[in-house]
Amino acid sequence: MELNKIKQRLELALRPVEKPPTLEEVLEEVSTRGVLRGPVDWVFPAWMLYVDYVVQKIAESFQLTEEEKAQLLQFRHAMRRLLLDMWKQTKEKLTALHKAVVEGMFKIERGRLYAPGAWMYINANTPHIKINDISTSARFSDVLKLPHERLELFQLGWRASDESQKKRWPDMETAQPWQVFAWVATRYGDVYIRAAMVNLTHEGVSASIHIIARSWRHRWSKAEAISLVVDYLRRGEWAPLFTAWLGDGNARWSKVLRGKYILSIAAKESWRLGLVASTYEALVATGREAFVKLREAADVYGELLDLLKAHKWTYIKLATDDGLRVAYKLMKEREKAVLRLKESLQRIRS
DNA sequence: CTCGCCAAACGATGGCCTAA
DNA sequence: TTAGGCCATCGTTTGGCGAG
Repeated sequence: MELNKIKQRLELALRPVEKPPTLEEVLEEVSTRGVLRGPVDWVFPAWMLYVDYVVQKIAESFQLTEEEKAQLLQFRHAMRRLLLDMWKQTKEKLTALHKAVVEGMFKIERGRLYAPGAWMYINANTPHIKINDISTSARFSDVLKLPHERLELFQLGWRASDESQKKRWPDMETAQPWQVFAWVATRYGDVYIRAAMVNLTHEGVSASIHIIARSWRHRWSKAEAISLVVDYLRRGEWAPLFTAWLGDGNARWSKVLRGKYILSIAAKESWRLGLVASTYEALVATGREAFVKLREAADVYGELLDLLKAHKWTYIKLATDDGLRVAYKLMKEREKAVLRLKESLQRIRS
């Protein structure tokens, strides 16, 4: 990436925030994009706000013992600590990088920009920095309390999609806060959490964290998991597909809003799933009925996803609920109108 | 306005390294 | 041997655009 653009992104990342994030804004982002993006001083408070909100909601909505509630609060504390440290390190590194770029005190070598005190990747599509030495251990309670055979179906779906096969334990890295909770709810127990990296996207930074579930062992390889998901689906069991879709599913808002029902998941292994929709998508099913099946398969998991405001879950609900779809359309139109208003105001001012 | 395509943008995958 | 950290690449997603 050219230097000017890198400078621009650093400025975007470091720009001052007029007002701290509100819960409404944060939930809006999570339920439409899934990822939190913006200036450094917005993104990290936003993450923390989200974590606080979710932990409180879980404590209210699920039947938990006092011990489990205490455990949740400890989890929140650990996440908060991690995010604070990550915030600090990100700010320091990006500030050092920006200063160096402005003053011309840097060198570019092997796709990296080196500054006194920090360096960043600039060769990759998205420039990013690595976060070092920030990790924590915690416990996450079994909030879903599903019978083991049901839980395992959900685990299988995650394994077939986003869950990595890198270690002996199940793990995942994500920049989407809702995924942290959605995944860890199926891999409860001891978790090791690590601050991974910060991307400089064109809309500000996004922060990803890495979680390892230490109370579980891998049971399936990627390929096994995928073919098992398909086997279950053929036998009419949609639960594994549900979490597989949460991981790799394609959320195409515009299509659902127009009344098109296409259930597709990422195509890395599309041939395993039979029908191929395009180079990148495997068509799993079409029609409103398929989304209804997914929604039903969610069961108590759906309650968690509701409070997480997971964007992919919103998508499933949109697809199955005509009233909701109409409301969503109206909301989007209102947003556009507000946006237009803001733009013209800005024109008048300048 | 709708559809389908395309490429930039994004971020996940997974190998390698090292210290304990 | 394994837990944790570092690194680079490449597959997927999304928004934008042109055609119908």
